[in-house]
Amino acid sequence: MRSENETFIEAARRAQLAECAVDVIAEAGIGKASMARIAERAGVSVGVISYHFGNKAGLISAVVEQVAKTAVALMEPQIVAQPTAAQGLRTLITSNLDFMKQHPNALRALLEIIRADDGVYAAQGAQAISDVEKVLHWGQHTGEFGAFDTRVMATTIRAAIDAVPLLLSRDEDLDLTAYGEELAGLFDRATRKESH
Amino acid sequence: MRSENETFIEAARRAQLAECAVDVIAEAGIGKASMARIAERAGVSVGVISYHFGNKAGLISAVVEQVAKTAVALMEPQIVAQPTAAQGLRTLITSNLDFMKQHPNALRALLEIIRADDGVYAAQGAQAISDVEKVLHWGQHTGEFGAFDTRVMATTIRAAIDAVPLLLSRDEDLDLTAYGEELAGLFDRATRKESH
DNA sequence: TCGTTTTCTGAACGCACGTTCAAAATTTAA
DNA sequence: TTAAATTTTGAACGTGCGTTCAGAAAACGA
Repeated sequence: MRSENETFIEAARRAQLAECAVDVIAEAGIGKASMARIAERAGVSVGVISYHFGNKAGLISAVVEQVAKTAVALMEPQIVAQPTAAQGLRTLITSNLDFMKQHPNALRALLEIIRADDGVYAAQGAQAISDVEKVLHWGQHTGEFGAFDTRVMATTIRAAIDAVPLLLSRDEDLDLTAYGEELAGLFDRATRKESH
Repeated sequence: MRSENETFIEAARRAQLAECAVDVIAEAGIGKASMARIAERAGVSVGVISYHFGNKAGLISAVVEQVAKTAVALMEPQIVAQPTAAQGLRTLITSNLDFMKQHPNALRALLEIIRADDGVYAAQGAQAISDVEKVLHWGQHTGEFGAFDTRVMATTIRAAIDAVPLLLSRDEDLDLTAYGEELAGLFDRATRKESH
C-alpha cells in the first residue's frame, strides 16, 4: 500500500483477499462478512486487509470493481454481436446465467453488496438496468419489440436474473442452462410485438 | 408478557412496537434496525421490547406475522373472485401494488426481513412463490396459459413485484397503478398460449 | 553480507449491539 | 385508601465489530 507501483505481493494479496471476500459474502451474507472472517479465510491477520485496502470499504469497493469488470467483459461482446435485438436480449439473459455458472459466488456477492444497508452502490444497480434498457430500445427501433415501458421491462428482466443466485445457493444442482432458456422464452413473448 | 390473557396496554404496545419496527426497518434497512432505534421511535425504553416480545427475534416474528396476515387478507379474496386465470394473475399483480400503496413500508420491511442474513423466513418467500404458482396451474388447466415452467414463471413474477418497494423508496411519486398495469400486460403476454 | 523497505502480526481501543434485571412508576382491584 | 400486579426505566454486562499501530518478520537491493 506504500509503493507507488504495485509489487507482485501487493497484487497477489489484493486478488486473494478480494476472492476470499467474494466467497465469504456469498456464503455467509454481507451482514456476517466481517473482516475477521475474511482474513481467517485467507489465512492472514486482520491488519493485512487495512494495509492493502485502507479499510473495509476499500475492500468492498475493489470486489465490486473486479466482479463488475469481469462480468461486463464476458457478456457485452456476446450481446452486441447478435444480429437482432431479440437475439441480443436472449443472449443478455443466457450470458448472465453462464457467468453465474462460471463464477457461482461472484454475482451473489455483488448483489449482496448492492442491496446492503446504505445505497453506496445503488448506481451499479441503476447502470445494470440501463444496460438492459439499451437492448430494449434497440428492439423498439427496429420494430421487433412492442410498445411496452422499457423502464418497467428492464427492471423486471434484471429482477428475474438477480433472483437466480439466491435459488442457486439453495439448490446448487439447479440447471442454469434450462433456467436461462425458460427466462429467454418468457421475455421473448413479453417483448414481441403482439400479432392479431 | 406476564398475564395469561392479553391486557389492553399489552395489545396496544405490541401493535405500536411492531408498527415502529416496520417503519425503522423500511427506512433504515434491516441492518440498521436496532432495538435502540425502534424503542427510540416508539418513545420508550429498550427493555420494553424484551418485556413484550421476549427478545428481538420475537419482535421480528410478530412483524412478519402481522404484515403477512394483512397482505393475504387484502389480496387473496380479490384473486379467487376472478372468473379466469388470466384475470386472476392480473389481480394478483395489481392487488400487490395496491397493498404497497396502502402500506408503503409494510412490504418493504417484510422483504428486508426475508432477505436478511439467516434464512429463518425463507419459508415465507417460498410460500409466496407457491401462491403465484397456483394461479399459473389454474390457467394451464383451463388452457388459457401456455406450457411454460410454472416454477420459473412464478419466481419471475414475484421477483418483479418484490423489486417495486425498493423503487418506491427511491421515488415515492412512482405511479404504482401505471406500474401495475404495465406488469400485468407484460406477464399476460408471457403466459398466454402462443397463437400462430 | 547488511541496511532498507515492504509486509505481516496480534493486541488494544472505542463503539454499537442484544440482553438482563433491580428498582421505580403506574395501573388495577378490593 | 391500600396492597398487589403490571409495566417501564436505564444502567450494566458480554460480545463482536472496524480500526490502529508498535514491533516482528520477510523481501529486496547493493
